[in-house]
Amino acid sequence: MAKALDYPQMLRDAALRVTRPRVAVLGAVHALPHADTDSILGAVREELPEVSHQAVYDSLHALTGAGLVRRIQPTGSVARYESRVGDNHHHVVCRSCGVIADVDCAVGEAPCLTASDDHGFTIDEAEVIYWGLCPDCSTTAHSS
Amino acid sequence: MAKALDYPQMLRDAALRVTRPRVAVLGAVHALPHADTDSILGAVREELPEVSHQAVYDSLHALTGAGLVRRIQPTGSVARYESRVGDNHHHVVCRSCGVIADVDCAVGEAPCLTASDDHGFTIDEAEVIYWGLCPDCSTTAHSS
DNA sequence: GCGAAATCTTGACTCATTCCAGAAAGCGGG
DNA sequence: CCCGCTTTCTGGAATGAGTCAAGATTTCGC
Repeated sequence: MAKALDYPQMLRDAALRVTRPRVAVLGAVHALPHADTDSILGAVREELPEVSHQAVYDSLHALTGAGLVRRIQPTGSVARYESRVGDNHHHVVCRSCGVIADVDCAVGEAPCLTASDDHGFTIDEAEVIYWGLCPDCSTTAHSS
Repeated sequence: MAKALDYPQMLRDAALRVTRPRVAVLGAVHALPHADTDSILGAVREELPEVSHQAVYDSLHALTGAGLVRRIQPTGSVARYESRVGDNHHHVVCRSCGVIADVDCAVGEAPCLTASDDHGFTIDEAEVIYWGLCPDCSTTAHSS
């Protein structure tokens, strides 16, 4: 967290054009971990009131394709994006309120990357989602 | 596969009413592993041409709630259902064609259920999705 | 067979995401 | 610094999975 992130440079390094919307989207994803598209759109519009939702969707796709952000979408949820990429971490999702938290890989490296029987598939990534209740919801117990 | 599945009885055991649509839906999910809602709807209509999509959605929800079928939804895909439940297995999804295959849990029991740091969450299930290319797609290599 | 309660039919509706066409902006060359 | 080509953005309509609601049916216990 010590170094200030240079979003424009990150875009350049990824061979993407540096546009205002993209810089704002990249910043929003870094500022709002696990935010859904709508939240990102709102955050982006705080500095660029004129952006169209289409620009955000497009930027998100471009950034995802370039590996600058990661797209996650737990069952029953809309698409969410996060900025932690390439560090093999997973997520815990609360069944009740839907919050998402990061979890570093249980075994350290990339253990889950080894399936018992890969059926001939060429596996390049293992995605793990833990389901349960967050502290708040498990305390509140049965919220009506 | 030796024993004929008694769908009506399965419904009864789950404390669900036995209705024609539900039996058909349950049968369809067993017959078409990893099928999306639309495929299931089509399969169900082969024996019950009159069913509404609403009935299928409702049945699917009821069956999911009762634990008779499991709902899975890889990022970027529509909801899919499968009949293998309670045996802690995971999935491999082809990035190219989207096919899904079952994989038994790599470590045997429920290893992935242990996150390194659960952030206070009460975890009750770990869902693992392996991403890669299926045999066909990895052979075809770069399909335009 | 009867009646209460859950389930199904029909059809409208929401909402995330995508598609399109034209306008605007970014980038490399002069 | 300006030009032109190409990519990206704007604005708005379209798509499609999934949900909501009201009334007609069906299931199940008796």
